Amino acid sequence: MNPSAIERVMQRAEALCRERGVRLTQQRRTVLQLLIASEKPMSAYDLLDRLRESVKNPAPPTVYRALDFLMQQGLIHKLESIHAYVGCTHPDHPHAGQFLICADCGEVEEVQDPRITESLQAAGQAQGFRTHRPVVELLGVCAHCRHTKSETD
Amino acid sequence: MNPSAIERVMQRAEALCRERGVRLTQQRRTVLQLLIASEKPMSAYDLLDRLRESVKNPAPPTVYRALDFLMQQGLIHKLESIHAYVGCTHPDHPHAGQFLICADCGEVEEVQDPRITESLQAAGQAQGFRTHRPVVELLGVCAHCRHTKSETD
DNA sequence: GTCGGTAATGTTATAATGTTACATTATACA
DNA sequence: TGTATAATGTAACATTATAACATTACCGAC
Repeated sequence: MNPSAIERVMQRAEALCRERGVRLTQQRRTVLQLLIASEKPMSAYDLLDRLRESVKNPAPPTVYRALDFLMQQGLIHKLESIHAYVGCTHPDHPHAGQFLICADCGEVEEVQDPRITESLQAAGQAQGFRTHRPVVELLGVCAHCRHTKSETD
Repeated sequence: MNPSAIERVMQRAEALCRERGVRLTQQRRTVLQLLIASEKPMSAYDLLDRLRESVKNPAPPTVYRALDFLMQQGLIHKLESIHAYVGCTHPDHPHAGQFLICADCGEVEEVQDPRITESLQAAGQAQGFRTHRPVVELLGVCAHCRHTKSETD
């Protein structure tokens, strides 16, 4: 993501936290910015390494606490299947993302397909199940990688 | 699952492996049976503990190898969001399950909703994405737990 | 402004999950 | 029986995540 786009997302996050009366502290801001700026998802320990640049001696709880906060605020998402985190680019309304995760290049596309959302909801309701958090992650190969490596279909 | 149902699933697994020319060895069988018999998903280390009953000194690779094999054969599924595994009760045709995971009682319901499958497929295709493994896990509260604890809606 | 409560962070240790690498044993089958 | 391959044994280690408790920062009441 280009610098101005990063800046825009960060300012949106600032505004959202202000509205909600929660504190986007320096550490939380740093973690968020690292995730927003990253082309690819980052693991907690990737983030921990990068935090060393700005924090004196960060320990795992530091980053996990920031991640928990950011997830609660809907500013990032966790990718369960690869133990990594991505920034959310449209955090205005709370939502559970649906993710296309490329095993080849590692990039992740977040989509929000109403048909998926509705079918999940219907399936849960049919069982009397109350969903708190849907996890939808498609592991595969993205269009770009399929073409560059001439994978047929 | 009751003993005769377990036995039926085990025999189906035996038959499938025979047809495919792969070996359902004693360890693999034991791991599969533990998962089939369990009401709830089990972690790799849960299984490791239970393996001590029948194997002399099992180490992590023992159980992870068995799990890998069983997943390849479609006899079990991994639940990414809770780091646990469940037996598949209808392994005849290969399929990626969709799971309703109760955070309260820990039980898991596997469903196979064509609408979900189709909508995921469509979403992937729209992006030119080739899905190898869809992960669909709904974390929430099952009907039974909602009622016993009188959670409204 | 300071007191006192809550939120946030620091720090150390450890738990839980998963893998690598290489040695050994079992199985299939020519 | 000999040989190739599959499966297992074994030790060490890598990665991901949490617990527990001490300390510091913030914020509103007074």
